[in-house]
Amino acid sequence: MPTSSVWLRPDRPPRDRRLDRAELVRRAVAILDAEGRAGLSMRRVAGELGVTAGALYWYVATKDELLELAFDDVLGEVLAEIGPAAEARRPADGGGGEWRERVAALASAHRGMLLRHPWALTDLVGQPNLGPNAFALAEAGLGALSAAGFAGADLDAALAAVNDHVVGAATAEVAWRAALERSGRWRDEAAADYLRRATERHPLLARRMAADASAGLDVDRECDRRFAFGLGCVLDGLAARLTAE
Amino acid sequence: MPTSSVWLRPDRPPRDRRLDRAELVRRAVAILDAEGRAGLSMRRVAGELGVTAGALYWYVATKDELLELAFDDVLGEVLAEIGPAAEARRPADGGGGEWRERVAALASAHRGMLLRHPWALTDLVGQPNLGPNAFALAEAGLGALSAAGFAGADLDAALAAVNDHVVGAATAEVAWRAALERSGRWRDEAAADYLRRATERHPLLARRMAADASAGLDVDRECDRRFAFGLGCVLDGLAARLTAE
DNA sequence: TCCAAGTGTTAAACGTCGTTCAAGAGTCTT
DNA sequence: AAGACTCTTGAACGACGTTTAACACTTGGA
Repeated sequence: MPTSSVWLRPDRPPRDRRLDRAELVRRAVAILDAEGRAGLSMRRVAGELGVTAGALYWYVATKDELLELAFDDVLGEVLAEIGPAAEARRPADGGGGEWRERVAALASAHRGMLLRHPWALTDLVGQPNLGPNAFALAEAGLGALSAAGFAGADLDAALAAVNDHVVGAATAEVAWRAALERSGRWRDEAAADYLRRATERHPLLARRMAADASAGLDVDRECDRRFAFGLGCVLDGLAARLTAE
Repeated sequence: MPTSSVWLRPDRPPRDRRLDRAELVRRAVAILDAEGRAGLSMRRVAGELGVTAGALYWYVATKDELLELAFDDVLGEVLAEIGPAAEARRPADGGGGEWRERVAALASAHRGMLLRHPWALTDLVGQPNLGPNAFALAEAGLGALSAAGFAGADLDAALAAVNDHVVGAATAEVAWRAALERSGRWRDEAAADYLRRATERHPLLARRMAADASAGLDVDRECDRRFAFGLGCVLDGLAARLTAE
């Protein structure tokens, strides 16, 4: 059974239940948001649902399956944000130059979700994602980019380029925030030494860090700016490839 | 002590040791490469080193610290691959149009390392990375892009754009390979049903998947192609921003 | 109406994990 | 020779994912 998948074993109609998969997943997402991956245990989820850990295995074969369901669940948030808007916007413009905004909106919704649920980034790497929302999200991306004029293998590559930037930028942002928080806790003299030595060896890095510090860095703003900058680069590159054909 | 960091507690000169940090880290990387993050346990590492689990805590305060060291260790591979070449190339061309190749070489080395050590992607998200090799790698990236003509806040953003693409593309590649392997094990009729239903709802996705299947998809080739495509987009975008200033 | 089948849940247990700690063996300094 | 320091051991702790026998409860058919 572990070789199969959650997606092939639908939640059967209930009879005498106190739970169902959706409730399980909701609780798991809440815990993951609040305390990260390390905070999630079967016993904890079960406890919050007023049930023993063993009972969860009636609904889910494995903790990994629960994580898979949780991941697909938050992917659904992106669809919920972008789906209706995309429907509404499509008829307005028959595929002209609006594709940039459409793709940017999708990328931005995707990014927002990843920042709300940073644990999802780990899931992205860890295990394959074959849930229904993953498919739907891919379809939405393909729709936006094929309306732009991409087709064939370039369509895949164009979607990958946009998604890769979203995922990479979210990863970097989460990691950066964690690094800032940690290095903020370094009040040691050893820490000062370590950082001084590091910046001595790396003048460019030192200059950038000094500039950030003296400008009173606003992390949120800077992350937004970098995301927009990179996305702009990708979209420019895509546009160039469109007209070159 | 857990609030401090490995980087602030250097490996002290030995006296009566059977181990040192470097050996610990080497073993950990080997296990991670062979069996992934799930295969790494303190007892396992200790066992392979002919030692009890408790002994490891003389060298390392925590399993997370060991992972941090392992991550910085593989970051070093990128430097080893790119470092000498970058030195050799820098004097040859005083900052002209060669920056694209220099940045591309760095990105490609970075990508190669992440694909050799997929567990490093999880580390990237999980915990802050403040090791010496991370600093050195950032410096190398800043060097390549400041030679290209970027400065100030745009320098940060340009480096982020390139790195984000590398990390995002590697994440997608690892996830895609895992998904292919898993769905390849689906030989069920339920699985066929699930996939049929999914593709019925998503015509664009279905078309792409059919095209891949009929063309006898070469995954390695396709991943390389997508990476180059996306990197080309990013570099084009960067070039456009350079001349626009 | 009662019974068998099937559906949820519990409580206890298994093995593994990260981590701690008293105890000890070995080495260095004085 | 003695005391201090450096490592390693072995046992233990609590938490974890997962399994299993037992037990209630609901259901559908006889």
